[in-house]
Amino acid sequence: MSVSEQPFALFERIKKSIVNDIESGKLKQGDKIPSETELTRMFNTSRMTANRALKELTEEGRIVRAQGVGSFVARPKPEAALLEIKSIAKEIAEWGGYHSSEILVLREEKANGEIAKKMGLNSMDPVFHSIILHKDRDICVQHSERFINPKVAPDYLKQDFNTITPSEYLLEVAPVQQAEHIIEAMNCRKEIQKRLKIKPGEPCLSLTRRTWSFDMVATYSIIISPGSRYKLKGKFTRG
Amino acid sequence: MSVSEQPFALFERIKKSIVNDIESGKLKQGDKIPSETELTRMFNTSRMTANRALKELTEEGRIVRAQGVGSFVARPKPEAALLEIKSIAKEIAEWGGYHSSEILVLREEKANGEIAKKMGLNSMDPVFHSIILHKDRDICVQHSERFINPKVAPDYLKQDFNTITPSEYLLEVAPVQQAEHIIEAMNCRKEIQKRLKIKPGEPCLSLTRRTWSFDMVATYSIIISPGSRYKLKGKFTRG
DNA sequence: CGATACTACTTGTCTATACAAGTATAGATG
DNA sequence: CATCTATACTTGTATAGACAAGTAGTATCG
Repeated sequence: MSVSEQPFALFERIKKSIVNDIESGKLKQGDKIPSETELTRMFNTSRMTANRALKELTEEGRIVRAQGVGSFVARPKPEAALLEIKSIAKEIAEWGGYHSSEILVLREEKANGEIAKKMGLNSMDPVFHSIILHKDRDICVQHSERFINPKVAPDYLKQDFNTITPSEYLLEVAPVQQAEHIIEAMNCRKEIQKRLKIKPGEPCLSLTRRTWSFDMVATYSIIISPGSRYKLKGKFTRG
Repeated sequence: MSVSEQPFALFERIKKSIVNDIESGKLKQGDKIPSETELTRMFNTSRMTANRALKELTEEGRIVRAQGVGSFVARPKPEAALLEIKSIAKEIAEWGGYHSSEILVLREEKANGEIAKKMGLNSMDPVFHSIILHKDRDICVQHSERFINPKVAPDYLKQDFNTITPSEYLLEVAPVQQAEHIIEAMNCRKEIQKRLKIKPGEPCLSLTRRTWSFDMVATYSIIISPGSRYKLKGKFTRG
């Protein structure tokens, strides 16, 4: 018999068999896949098991199914070429493979009309503001600045950022519902140039993250030292 | 009876009921969820249906399950704060909300020792090389440069890039298995400065994408005009 | 010829049951 | 007291059957 004796569940073996046929070229894009009842006969199993195999392949984006018609090999959509950036802040914190130490530079509650307006607040309302410098072996590599809506995290300034990072704290008190990232190349402010020891004119990478939580906005902006590339690695979901 | 008469499948109603309990605070992080057999009684259904509801909630990251123990409300992991960048090339092509026109600047087959080595080729082997300029209303906003391993796409240079974009063509002939993105702020080469009409010293954003397909490498590098921010929008998967 | 009805086939959902495998706890045993 | 054991409970997988709903093609009727 060709049915191998692998130590896998049956539905896994059915999945693997179909994926093999796709990757070896036996089944091409748009080709019809054996129906559940056919698989039932081929693998001497029940329809529910064949159904599970095909359902999971659908979730993985390898096949598409149509009630009353059949199952077909999916075309590799551009959407399938999807990169997952897991926790950008974490990736940056682990820049260079080292856990960098942090220095709290500033922690204040202050009214700032322009920022407040961007957060949907009254221009006289105070906003929490923090700046943290990230060091990697005595060299400052990042400058992260946060503007927090006090309504999102009223106790933000009271936290001890030696025991909990701002990211972790904010994630705990305010579930992020939506986010927007802006990546930008820029010549940064003199104040930051000084802190990061950047020569004037050297291009910096800026990453701004705006998050929404219950209609409230927080912004998180990182300046990364020039020369330090920001590398994102990702596997594709269709792995 | 409290069981509502929504026009949904039963397993969907079970899922919704549990999600409601989590979001209303009735069930908190770490709390135990009714077991499959309990749900069987609560919803007057079979265990397979309850199992499907819990299985899908596990896939969605709302609960965690342990054989022999039970099912529990998952803690919102930082990993859940996951941004999906769909088809970076497409996002960039739609920069500013306009579909930009493309101009083919260069298309050649040439040996380039350094590049070839990075692709795992012999330094004398030829490499395909193409440069495309992206215009948006008469202003050049992007400069994209590709180095393609001829083994990946032997007919790459023969394509008519007016009818199919390089990205689309390559996706068709070579399924991408893994990718790496490097984002960098830089002062670009004079040759590119000229094409994009950038003043010397203006910081540019460079995005390099290396993809692997069957052990073979392709690189794709974009230079984006300064001032044009590269905005990524994404919804969180747990939304 | 054109419209309709029927049939065969597909996927989607659901039931009732079964056994395997992992865990926790109470109780018996040393 | 410590340790082993039986048991009850959990999830994971699998089976055999059922009906619903959607599709495509065929046969039939006007």
